[in-house]
Amino acid sequence: MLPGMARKTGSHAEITGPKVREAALRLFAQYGYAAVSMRQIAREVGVQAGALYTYTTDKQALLFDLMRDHMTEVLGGMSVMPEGSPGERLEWIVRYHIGYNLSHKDGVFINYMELRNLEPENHKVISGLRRRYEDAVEAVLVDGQEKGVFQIPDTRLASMAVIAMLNGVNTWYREGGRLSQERVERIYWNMVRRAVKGA
Amino acid sequence: MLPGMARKTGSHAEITGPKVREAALRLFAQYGYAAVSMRQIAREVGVQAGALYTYTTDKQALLFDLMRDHMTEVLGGMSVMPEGSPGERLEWIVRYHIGYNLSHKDGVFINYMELRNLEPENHKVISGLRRRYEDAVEAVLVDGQEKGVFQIPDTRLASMAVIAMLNGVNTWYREGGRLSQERVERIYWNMVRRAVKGA
DNA sequence: GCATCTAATGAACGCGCGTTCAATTCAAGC
DNA sequence: GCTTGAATTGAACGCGCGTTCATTAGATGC
Repeated sequence: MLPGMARKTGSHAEITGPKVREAALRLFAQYGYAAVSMRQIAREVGVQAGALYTYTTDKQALLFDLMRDHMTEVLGGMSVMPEGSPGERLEWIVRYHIGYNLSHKDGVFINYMELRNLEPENHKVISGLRRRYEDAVEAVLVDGQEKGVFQIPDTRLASMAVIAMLNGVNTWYREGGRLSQERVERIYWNMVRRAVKGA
Repeated sequence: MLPGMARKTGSHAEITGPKVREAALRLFAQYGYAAVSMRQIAREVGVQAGALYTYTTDKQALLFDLMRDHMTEVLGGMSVMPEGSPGERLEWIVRYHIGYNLSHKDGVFINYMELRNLEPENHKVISGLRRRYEDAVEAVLVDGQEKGVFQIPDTRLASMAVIAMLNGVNTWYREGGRLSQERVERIYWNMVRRAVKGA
């Protein structure tokens, strides 16, 4: 049976399939793909290692599926960005990016860290999706630059800088900590806004 | 013999010791600590796996030494920051950070990615060193805030944002590419400068 | 040129890896 | 209650892992 395939009847696959993905996501994020064994994932799910191969062809496919689905979801969310001025759209991106990252920490972390563990073909696919995200951010900067509301010497560099800055939030933000998510979003947006605008 | 210990005579250790570190640094950066075997490192150096244990007590110590020495060097460089206004010091940090990162890509990468592969005691040490770096950056922001030249709602968040943004340069910068290092430093400094100053 | 001593070898240890597969379990459909 | 077929088991495969250690090689100091 193919992974993720749903059946009409109440089979084990309906329950175990997602469980495998969830366990792999959590363990890969915590210990790293290379350091996690199929037996560890199986133990987490509550089955023997062999049973995992009902839901994935191999360990590499498990990683790739998690990364691809993550990027697809990220891009899907990005595509519903409301119309508006470049400034409004950039603010939306800042808040969307932070919100998504904080609510999908494991997925974000894996997509960050495990690129190098993808086989060449898979690596190309994920890099391509990531590139599309970067392009979407840059498109807003380019628009703002052309309309004269942003002053950016290099839109590509600025896109990468903004994305890197926003990704950083996952390294230090703790829920229930000193700063609420709303406040974090507001502060980051202020920094980004000033960084792309002329003084 | 202890690793890194120098001898008066021209022993093999003088040559092989650093070679082991260099090979480990390169391989850990490229494939990740967990994915690299002691035999791989040995092959790179041109010895048998057993010989590595003349220079390191075990694989974990090899990683830890690389990470600790990296952070020590980073902090050492930071400590020679010239006096000056908060703005001047922040600019110096931006340029130092970018320059160091681009000339020590492997070390930076490992310190970024391999924290989770450190045993608890080692993890504490490296986290502590990293924390000192973050504190040094924040100290400049605090100074500028107190002097009224920066407008920063939260100096801790701003420190992390700046560091994350600067770290990002390693993910896309390629020597001989579209932008020179000097130009990259200037653009980043402009973005940071505007991000911390009032509009 | 012999004694000393360290670097390096290479075999060995037990272990866990990813993956396969025949056998078994077990719910569903009739 | 029997048949069907998918889900799961559990043993097995060959392999490479980190590390140890008796042994050898080879330069150093006298």
